[in-house]
Amino acid sequence: MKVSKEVMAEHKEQIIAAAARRYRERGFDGISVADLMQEVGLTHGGFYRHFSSKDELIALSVLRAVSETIIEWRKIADDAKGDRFGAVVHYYLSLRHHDHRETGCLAAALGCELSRLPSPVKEAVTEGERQIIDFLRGIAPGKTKALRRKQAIVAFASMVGGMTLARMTSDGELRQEILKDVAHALSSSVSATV
Amino acid sequence: MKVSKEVMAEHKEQIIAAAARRYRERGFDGISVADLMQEVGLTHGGFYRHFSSKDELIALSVLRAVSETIIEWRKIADDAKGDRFGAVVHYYLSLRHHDHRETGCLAAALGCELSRLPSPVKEAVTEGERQIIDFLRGIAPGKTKALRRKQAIVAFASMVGGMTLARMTSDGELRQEILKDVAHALSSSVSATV
DNA sequence: ATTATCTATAGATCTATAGATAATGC
DNA sequence: ATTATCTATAGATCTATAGATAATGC
Repeated sequence: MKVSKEVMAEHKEQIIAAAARRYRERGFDGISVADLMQEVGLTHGGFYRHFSSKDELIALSVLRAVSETIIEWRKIADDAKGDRFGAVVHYYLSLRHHDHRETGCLAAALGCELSRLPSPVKEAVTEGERQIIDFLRGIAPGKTKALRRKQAIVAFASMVGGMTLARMTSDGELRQEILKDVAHALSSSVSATV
Repeated sequence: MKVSKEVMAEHKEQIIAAAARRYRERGFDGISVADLMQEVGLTHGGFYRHFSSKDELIALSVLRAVSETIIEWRKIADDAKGDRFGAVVHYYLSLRHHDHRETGCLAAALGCELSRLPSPVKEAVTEGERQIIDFLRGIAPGKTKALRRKQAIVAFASMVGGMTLARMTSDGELRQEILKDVAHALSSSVSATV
C-alpha cells in the first residue's frame, strides 16, 4: 500500500491540480475531500497525510490556479503579433473562457467565496492578485509606469466583473453584449490613454 | 401555535429579508434553514409551509436583494446635486459598501455562486441584471441611448469586478488603490464619452 | 375544521481520526 | 523500522418530513 517518495509527491500534485479545477468549477463547498481523492484514484483517509486540513488544500489550489493563469496569459501575450494587452483582454472576454471556469481566472470563478476565506488563504489570494496586476502592468498601454499600473487594475476589474455578469445571466444575447462591450471599452481606452 | 394570516405573511417577509442579508454575508451554503428560522424567532420545521425548498427561498431572496439595491441607488441618484451617475459610482466603490456586503450589491456579494445555481434561480438573477442595467442606462452619460446602455454595462462590470477584487485582498492599501482607480476611470470616461 | 408552528427524527453528507496493512528505504 | 494508503467510523451538520399542538377563522 505504501508508495515511493516520488509517487507520493506525484499524488500530492494530482490532488492539488484536481482541486484547482473542481473548486473553480463547483465552488469550495461543491466538492468533498472524499470525491477529490476518488478522482485521483486514492481513498479518502490518505488525504490527511498530504494536507493538515481542507483549508490547506484550498490555499495551495488557489496559488496553483493563479500561477497556471499567469503562465497562460504570458503565452497568449507572447503569441500576439503587436497588441499584447489587447490579446489578453480579448482572450479573457471570450466565450471559450466563459464556458471553462474550471481552467479560467480564479477571481471570476471564485471571487466572492475567496473574500470570505480565513486570513491565511486571503493572504495567498492577495499575493496572486499582486502578481496578476504586475503582469498586466507589464503589457498595458500608458505613458508612465503609474498610468500603466492604473490601467492594469482597471482592466483586471472590468474583466472580472464582465465575466461575472456574463456567467450570471441565462440570456445568451445579454451575455454576448456584456463581453463585447467590456472588451471594446478596454480597447478604446487604449487609444484614449492620457 | 397557529398565527393569523397577517402575522404569517409578516413571518414570510422576515425570513426572506433575513435570507437576503445572510446569504450576501456568508454565501448560500453559509447559513442553514434552521439558523435563518431561529434568527426570525421561529423553529426549523415551520419553514416548509412558507417555501417548498431552500432553493425557492434563495430565488426569492435574490429578487429581494436586487429590488432593495435599485431603491437605494435611486435614492442616491435623487439626492445627488448634478452628477447622478457619478454619485452612484462613488457610492458603489466606497469603503462603506466594501464593508457591508450583507446589504450591498448582489453581484459583488454572490456573483460566482449565482452562476452555478439552477436554471429558475438564474432567470430571476437575469431579470435583476436587466433592471440594474436599465436603471444605470437612465442616469449614464452618452449622446445616444445605445451609448448610454453600453456605458451602463461597462460601469456595472467595472464596479462589480472592482469590489470583488477589493474584497479579495487582505492588503488595505491595495484595496484603496483598486476602489480609487476604478472610480476615477469611470468618472473620466464620462468626459471622454464619444 | 383548518392550519401555522413546534418537536422529533430520518436520511444524507462531510471533515477528520484511529488502527490495520503492505510496500519503501535505511 | 518507517510510513503511504486503506478501511471503518466518530461526530457534526444539513435538508426535508411526520405527527402533535393550539390558535385562527368560517
